[in-house]
Amino acid sequence: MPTPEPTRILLIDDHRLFNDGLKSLLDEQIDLVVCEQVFEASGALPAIHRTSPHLILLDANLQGTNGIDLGRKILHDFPAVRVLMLTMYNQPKLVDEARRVGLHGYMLKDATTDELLRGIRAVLAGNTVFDVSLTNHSTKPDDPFGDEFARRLNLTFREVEIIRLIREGLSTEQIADQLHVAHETIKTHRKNIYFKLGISKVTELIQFAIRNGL
Amino acid sequence: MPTPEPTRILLIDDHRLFNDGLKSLLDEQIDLVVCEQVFEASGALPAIHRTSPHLILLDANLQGTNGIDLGRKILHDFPAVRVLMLTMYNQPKLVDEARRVGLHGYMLKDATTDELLRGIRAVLAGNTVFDVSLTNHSTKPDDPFGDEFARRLNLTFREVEIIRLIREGLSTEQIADQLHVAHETIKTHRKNIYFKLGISKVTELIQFAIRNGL
DNA sequence: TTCGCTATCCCCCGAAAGGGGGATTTTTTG
DNA sequence: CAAAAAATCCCCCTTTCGGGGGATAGCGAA
Repeated sequence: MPTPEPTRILLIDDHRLFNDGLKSLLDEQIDLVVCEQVFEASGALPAIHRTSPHLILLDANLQGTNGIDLGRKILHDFPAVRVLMLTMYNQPKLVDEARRVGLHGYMLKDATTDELLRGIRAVLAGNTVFDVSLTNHSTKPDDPFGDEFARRLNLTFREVEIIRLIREGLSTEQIADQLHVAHETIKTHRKNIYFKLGISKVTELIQFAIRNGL
Repeated sequence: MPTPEPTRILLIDDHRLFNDGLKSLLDEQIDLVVCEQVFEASGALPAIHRTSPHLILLDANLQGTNGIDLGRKILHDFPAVRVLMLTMYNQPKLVDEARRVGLHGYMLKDATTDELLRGIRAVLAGNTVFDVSLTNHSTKPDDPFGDEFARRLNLTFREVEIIRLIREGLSTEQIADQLHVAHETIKTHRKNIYFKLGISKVTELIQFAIRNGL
């Protein structure tokens, strides 16, 4: 009886600690696995050539480039490899893009280890894993504040609502228009939001909102 | 000669993978360390009672509660323990809160392992570590713009440079200052950038920059 | 019922952004 | 070399931000 071939997995993530943690998890939890690691985007393609992995776990936020572009390149050059994208942030836009370029899955890094293992096994088995809980994660009506950070930073519902609109690129005037209130009201909300977040510019607000998946 | 006492460190983080990765790092890199882990906020205080750690590495985003509140409680109950807060997010507000409740440090999780180790050693040595680099985080001039979108959109090197600075939250004036040119020059660049990207507001620029990993 | 929080609205002011014209000087490149 | 591209600078103007004062009504908890 021939020795069964080990499953080869390549981790691409410049967050070294996460990368290491993930490797130990896979080494422990998956039978017959060979786990390679790459800590910068530039090393990805050479590493794939060298190890010809079955599965690639790809971080979405890489320095110098981003997971989507790299993922597309990988799939173009190595159509047989399966690619599961991992990220800290819950961004519907990113999920869509990942789907669009043909990646095989998208999971949040703060999923439980069980969820991660299930997802990894599923993608290895040929399925795609786009966790549905991603989209209705922060838009479900039973959780009006979306996420904990809202409560932690004492943001009110109205304020979160306005943060979302500012993030969409709307001006104070446009927001006032859309919510049918005076623009002075929105100005007040803005001031309060900035105070609570400890910021002073739209640019900072956008960054905050995007990083928190708003 | 008596056996020297090992350094006891407690990790509190419900992001299991990060927690594990951090543990392996510490086990490898710090001499005579005993590393305990807790994966949920509720287990924190019992674990401290049990292990009486010298240092606690505390995640800022815990389910059910948050790092600030838990940190305050820990310091109240165990005044001798040192607490270093770790988080994914660079939020001035959080840093201030951490300082205010008396935590001994605040670092970003995506710091390099070296930075983390330095910070951990410093806090163990009795210093406080509130990384000043938090603000000027990604202002390194060394990485060239090897990005496709730049070429795709016919962005010049200077323009990409300025996009990065705008994304960092700098104003036209500040950018002009930093690059040693007139602010009118930066205004012109802004106009050209907006034209090339087909946008008309900073908010859109930030979104573009973040999505493209700038 | 009083206190605190939320949401609403108002005024003033200076600074910055956005948009429209220009122009000149380097640098690159065919 | 000559043309094209990139980078620099200047004037005009209106709108929007950001920050500083306020105020009022509603509502729920202490």
